[in-house]
Amino acid sequence: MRGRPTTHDNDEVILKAQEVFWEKGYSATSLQDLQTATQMGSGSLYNTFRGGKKELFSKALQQRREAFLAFKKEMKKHEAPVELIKDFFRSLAAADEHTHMRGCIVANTVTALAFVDNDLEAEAVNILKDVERMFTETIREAQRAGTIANPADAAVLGRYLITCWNGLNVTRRMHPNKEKLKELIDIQLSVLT
Amino acid sequence: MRGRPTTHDNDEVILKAQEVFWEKGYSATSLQDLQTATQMGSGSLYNTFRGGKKELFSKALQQRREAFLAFKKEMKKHEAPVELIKDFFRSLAAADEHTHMRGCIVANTVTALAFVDNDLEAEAVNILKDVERMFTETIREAQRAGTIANPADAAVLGRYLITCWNGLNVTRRMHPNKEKLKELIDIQLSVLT
DNA sequence: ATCTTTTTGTAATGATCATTACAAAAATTG
DNA sequence: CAATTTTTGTAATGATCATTACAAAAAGAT
Repeated sequence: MRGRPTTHDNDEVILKAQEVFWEKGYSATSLQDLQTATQMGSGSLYNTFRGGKKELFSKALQQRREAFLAFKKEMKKHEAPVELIKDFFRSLAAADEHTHMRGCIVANTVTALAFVDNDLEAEAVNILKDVERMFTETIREAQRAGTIANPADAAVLGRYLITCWNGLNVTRRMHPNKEKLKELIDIQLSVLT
Repeated sequence: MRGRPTTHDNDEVILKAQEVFWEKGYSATSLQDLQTATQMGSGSLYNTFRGGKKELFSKALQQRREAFLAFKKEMKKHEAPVELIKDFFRSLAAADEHTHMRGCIVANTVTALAFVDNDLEAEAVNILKDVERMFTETIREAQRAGTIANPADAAVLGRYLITCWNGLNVTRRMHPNKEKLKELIDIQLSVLT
């Protein structure tokens, strides 16, 4: 290796930064917050992430994108992917309060940055569109297989599902309550039957 | 009247501030932004709103609450309130791009301020709960009248509707497109039939 | 006409903002 | 071991942040 060895793992730093961004959002997170969370001084921070705060946020967002890609890959192995999606929604109800309150960092970003930072907002929109596409394709396949009775256009049902997700991420903050969320999700998923 | 006359109308100032807050959110909006939007100097601004930025934001939020109360009052006169609610959702699809992109200032606030300002987040949650309550009561009445076939608990269907609203306010930013949104909303409303 | 009251405009306030400068530290290479 | 390279820690940087201080302005009240 060449030069002084690094004391921080890049991915861990991104995850620590992601935590703060997830809770406080891009605008309300200061570089001080990030230094505290990552235990990194501004010297290292800017040496590692030349783009500063914005690059770090982008990396935190892309980390979520990769987490989603991993989930998608895992799903493709499964024989009944629609069931995995339904389980994903249903398991959301069981999350703890803090998880409910922070919602989805991608949806948070779409909501907060449209008139603040176009690039980051567009990145977030693209991730949600990826998820929507996965919903759509999975539904289309399930319709062929007869697992889903609803004959509506798969693209519309996919859009419906991503909208369920987006809605849940607000409503779960109004009602961080397992029973209420369970009933709600069951009604949402009843559209697919 | 006593003292120097005021040159700014309070409600107009709140509406101007609301515009900025709606687009940029609480954290990303500076007092400079507010002064520019309201054409008010910091002297007047702090003389009128002792609580500063936070009080102004709260007033902007409460303005939306009053707009909702006015809608609710108007709705009670109507003979088929459920149809008004459905029309409200359907008409959302026809909005212009800017309206889509800014979403709902109340939902925006719930999303952005949970870990930044508890008071303001709680205010926003209360407004959304008011709307949910109106949905629930209207549905309960429609179920009695037989206008709504779905026999599910009205409280769950009301929660479902506010979640549709919350979801639409993210999805409309992904797809600010009349046709796509129309199809989506029709699917969402199909649950009520 | 003077006094009182309130609003307004401007200029400061100190804090915090994101970012940069730079030298010391710590490793590899020659 | 000296030279090179990269990371780190600290101290600045200048900008912008929300808020306050205060005097001039503009009205009614006495």
